Formats: sequence, C-alpha cells, structure tokens
Amino acid sequence: MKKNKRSSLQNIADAVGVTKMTVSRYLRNPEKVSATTQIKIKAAIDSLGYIANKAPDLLSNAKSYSIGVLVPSLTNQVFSQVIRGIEDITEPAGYQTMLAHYGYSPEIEEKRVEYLLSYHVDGLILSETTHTDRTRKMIAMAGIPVVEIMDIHHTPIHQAVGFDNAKAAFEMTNALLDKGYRNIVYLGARLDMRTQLKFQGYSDAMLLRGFTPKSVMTNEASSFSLGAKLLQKTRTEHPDTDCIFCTNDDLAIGAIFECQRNNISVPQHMGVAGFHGHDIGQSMVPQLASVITPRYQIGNLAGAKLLSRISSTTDIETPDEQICDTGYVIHLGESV
Amino acid sequence: MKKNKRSSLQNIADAVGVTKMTVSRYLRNPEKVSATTQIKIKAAIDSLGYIANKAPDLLSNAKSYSIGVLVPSLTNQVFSQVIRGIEDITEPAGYQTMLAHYGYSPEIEEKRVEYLLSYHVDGLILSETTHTDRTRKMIAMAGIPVVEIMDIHHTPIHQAVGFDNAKAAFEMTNALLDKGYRNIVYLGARLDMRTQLKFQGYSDAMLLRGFTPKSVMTNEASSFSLGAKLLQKTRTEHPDTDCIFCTNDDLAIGAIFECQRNNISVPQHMGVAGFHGHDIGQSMVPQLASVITPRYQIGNLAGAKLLSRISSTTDIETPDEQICDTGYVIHLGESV
DNA sequence: AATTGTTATGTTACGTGTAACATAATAAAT
DNA sequence: ATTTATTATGTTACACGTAACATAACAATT
Repeated sequence: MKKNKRSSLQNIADAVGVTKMTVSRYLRNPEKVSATTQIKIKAAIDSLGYIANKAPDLLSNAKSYSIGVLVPSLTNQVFSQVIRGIEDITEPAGYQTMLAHYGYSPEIEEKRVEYLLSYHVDGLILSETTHTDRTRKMIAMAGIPVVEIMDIHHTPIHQAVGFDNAKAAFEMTNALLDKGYRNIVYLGARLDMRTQLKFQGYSDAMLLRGFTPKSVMTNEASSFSLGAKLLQKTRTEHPDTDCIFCTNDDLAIGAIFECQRNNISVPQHMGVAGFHGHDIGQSMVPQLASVITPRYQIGNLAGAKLLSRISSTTDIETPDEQICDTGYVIHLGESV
Repeated sequence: MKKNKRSSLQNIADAVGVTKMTVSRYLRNPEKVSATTQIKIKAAIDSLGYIANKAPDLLSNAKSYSIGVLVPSLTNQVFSQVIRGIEDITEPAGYQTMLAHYGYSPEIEEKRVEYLLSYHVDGLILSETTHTDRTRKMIAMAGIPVVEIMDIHHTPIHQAVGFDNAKAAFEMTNALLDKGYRNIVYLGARLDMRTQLKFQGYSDAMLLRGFTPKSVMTNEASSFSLGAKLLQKTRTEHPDTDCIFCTNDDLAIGAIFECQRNNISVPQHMGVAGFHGHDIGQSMVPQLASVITPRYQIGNLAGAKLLSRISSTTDIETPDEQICDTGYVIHLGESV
C-alpha cells in the first residue's frame, strides 16, 4: 500500500539540488531565481506535483485570506443570494469564503464559529443576532472583524447590515389593512428571532388600527407543503380569515396552491402576502404580494464592510458605521 | 490599538505554571492530569479563553476531520438536500464539511479543489464528472478518497454515487409518448454534462419511436422566470408542441405559470414534465410530472462510502464498489 | 588587481501542539 | 527503610514555509 504522500517544498528542493528557500522564492517571485534554476524547479514541480500547504501560514499567523460565512440554512433561498453578494466582492479581492450552516441553533453556531476560528479566518459574517456567551467571547478574543447580516434591530457585536424586519412587517400589514382586509392572520414557521420581529411588527400595526392580531405558528421548517397545511389550520381556527401574511414566500406560495386546490380565489376570497420577493413568487399566477428584500445587496455590502475592516488598522472592532440599513420594498402584486 | 492576540497553550501553561504539554493533556485526557492542576488549568482557560488551532494538525499531517464538498451551485435546491444527506452521516462521525461551489466551471472547480487540499481535507465529494487534468493530478497526489455524485454515466476517479441521467430521461420520454404526446420538445438551460445526458436520453427515446427530437436550449442559469421565457420561445419555434420535458423542475414550473397566464390548460393543451421532484412541484396545482431523484440518499450514501474509505487502509483509491446506482422514480402527477 | 555593486542562494529561527521518551514525585509493597 | 509500581509532569524533536539576515558568486568599475 503506497502512502501517496504529497510532496513538500523540501522534496522539490531535493530533486533540484537547492534549498527549499529557493523553491519558496520561485513560487512567489520566480524572477528572484536564476533562469536555469527556474527551469529545473518547474520541471521538478511538474513531475512531482506540489499542493500548497496552509499550515505554515496559520502557524505564523499570517493572513489566511479566508472569511467565514455562517448562514442558518442552505435550503433557504434567501441565503444563496446573500452568499452570491458576498462572494462577488470577496473573491475578486482574493478571499475565499468558508461557508457553514447552523440550522438556526446558537449552540451549533458556536461550534461553527469555533471551527472557523481554528482555521484563522480573517473575518466573519454571521446571519444571526443571538449568540451564546462563548461565541461572543471567542470572537472578542480572536480579534477579527464581524458583520451580522439580515436584521438591524439590535446592538451588533461590531456592525450590522440589513433591514428592520419589524418595520417591514408593520408596513406590509398597514398596506393590507389599506386594501380593506380586516381579519389578517400571521402564518409563521421556524420561530426564530426574525419571525418574532416580523410578528411583532404585524401585531403593532393591527393593534394600532384596532384589530386583533391572530397567528398560526409552528416550529417546523418552512416549505411549500407546510404552507398548504398552515392554510388549512388557519381556516379551521380562524374561519373568517380574509388575508394571510406569511413569514416567507414559501409558506405563502404553498398556501396559494392550497387555495387553488380548494377553489378559494386569490385575492378575491383570500389575500396572501409573503416575505422576501423570490423569483418564484414573482413569476407565479397570481403574482405574490411580498416584502422585497435586497438579499444580494446585503451580502455585497457586508462583504465590502468586512474587507475594509480586515485591511484597516483602526476599525477592526469599531467600524465607522455600526448599522447599515439597506431597506426593502413593499410589493403588492396580484395576490392581495 | 491593542492587538487582541488569541492565547496559545503556552499562555495557558504560563498562567498556571506548568508546561504546555500538561495543558495539552488536560484538553485531550483531563484524567491524565492531577485534580489540582485540572482546576487551575480550567480556571486559566476560563479567564484567558482558548481557541483550538488547526495549524499543528496540518503540519504533522494528522487527520483534519474535515471533508471537502463541492457543489456546482448553492441556488440549486438539488444540492441543499444532497448536503443534508452528506452531513447527516459525516457530522455524527466527527467530520466537518468544508463546502464550496464552482458555478459549473471545471476551472473554478480546480481552484476549489486546490483550496480544500491546502487545508488537508481527509476526503472529497465532487458533483461533477468533468475535471481538469490538474484537478485529477492533485487528487491523485493528495492520496485521499474521492466520491463523485449525481451521475454514474462515466468512469469515476475512484467511485461514483448517483443515477443514470440518460436512462431516466429516456424512461420519462417513453412515459410521455405512452400518454399519447407526439410533439415533445426538450427545454434545457445551463448546458452542463447532466443536461446533455438527459437530452441524449430524450433523443434516443424519440428516435426509437419514430419521432423527431426537438429542443429549446439556452446557456443561462435556470430559474422560474426562464421557464416562462423558454415556453414562449417554444411556442414560436415549434407551434405544434403538445408537451415539454424540462431539464429541471424550475423551468417546468415557470413554464406552467406561463401557460396559466396564457390560458393554455395543463395538461389538456400542454403536457409539462420536470426533473428532480422538488417539494414545490409536488405541492403545486397541477402536481408536476417529474423524475424523482433521491438527492438525500445520494448524499448520505456518498458520505458513508467516503467515511468508510477514509478509515480504510486498503480501499482509499480502490473502493470495493465503483458505481453505486441509487435509481430514481418516474412520477407523472397531474401535469401530463 | 582591488574594490564595489549586484544577483543568487543558503542559514537560522519561528510559530503550535503532540508523540515518544525521560524524569520526578508519590503511593504501595516488601 | 528500601525497593517497586504508579502517577504526574517535563524535555526534545518534529511537521512546513518564509522573514530576516548572511554569504557566496559573479559582473562592473576603478
């Protein structure tokens, strides 16, 4: 059983008859090495192969040119666009992203942060505002910049990029009330902080206009089929419902399908609104009412802010701008 | 500006008055250290904090307990389920996944493989069958096990887990022909290998039954709105089309929406079939005909196969089973 | 031929945790 | 009290690439 050990600079150096220092120079500044040696080293690398090794970089705590990105879920389309936004700015700057997910759990988030820090990432983008004490402590100790994305309704560790979930839900609810709906029910799943904030905004708007907030909630993960189930539950528990406001587009779309199956016309007999403004909701018939959020822009701005702090000597833990509000757009479409 | 340097084992050891060796022991086998020392070390770690450092592990090329997972795209829901399948088996075994994506480009894949290898991943799961020469060479040199997932229509580097895309498309096409459709058009996007294989299977079935294969293709990325666009294009270019077979569910669903907008009833005036059997297609009205692929199972099996080869001394590059066929299910739903 | 400048390469030291071996401290057995 | 076993800790060396400094080789200048 041959142990196919990858070759190190030393192996290349031995093959050529120079020191590994010379090979190191060749790899980073070929012109610093004589033409003949260049040729010999190139030949040796071509035949033996060489794969870079991050270990020494980490040891000498050089920059790793990696940034850690933590998202709650990969299933959630919201985050794939955020990630595109991040990478579109960090990749060209020479940074690789180390992506991990934590299923909405602060404990798993802690584990992931520890993992990323053990690899000496140069910065961290988190999608949550709730963290364990140890997570906060590790981040403080690591001395690297952190950007928290999606919600800005809190005091960030260093810096937050996103929008105000409560305010967005408040505005959408008002728009629905303006349309004439009276018995609006909030449909929630995966009861994370953002869903709670949205429900809060919805409740505030309802109460302010003299209506009673009502909700159908579950801790299950969002899906299209769950939207269908929750619509049925809503019809049972709140038979006079004339509109549902869903914590995300998936639920809303699943609910619309369920309406179609039950010959409930949308929006005539049931108004349906979602959150995030995904492509599918905008393509479907009827076009979905939704709070359109700038996911790409949030990722992009977060990446930019992080990069600038990584290269800064003063701003690492004290950014010039603590909160970056990217806003959102209320879009009513055809489903309300 | 205080440089908040993370503490090393040495710092902890100094604080306690022991050698870093003793602290190292404490972290890995607390019972190997005297009770009093345990207490002192614990106190020091609590106050100074300690974040593990991967560098020495890499240096001494110990196992990294990381496995690299490369997927073409994070937007594509197919892969989020594959990833769940992988992690559900690798996480409990103590392995972290390093996730990266490469936008269907072999050159970017090469870059990602290099990156993952520089971190000494213990194994690699690739979602592609086409690789650059350098990618293949690096993998051979690294001497780690590789599993290629999704398609099994090729000779794998070591081992492949997936299904036969061409055969699946062949069978679905036959099912559509059996239903009585005659002018079936193939709708493709992102012309990667898998789409080509599916188109091949479709063409074979059509020719075998004496019909002419027709297609509407684009290199754009799949999306629901693209499905709508391609349906329009199909109606222009092939006005007598009675059925479309789409390379994935997103296109199919977008096409159905477009039919709804144009009062083309599905399936009476237009049959529509997709590929993969996502939740949304199964929830919608009409329920989408699709080739249901076992994404989760593919990931799970790939993870299991990889783990077993990582811990094997003989099978690293020569698995007992080169090709693992997970099959698929033809589901006709209500849209054909 | 001697001096100076330039270019190419070598040497040393470093950062971090752990295996392997060595020693010290303590408890147990004679 | 001495030897032996056991437990706790220390010492050394190593893995890899590179910064910083040192030297060697050669070319150019006087």
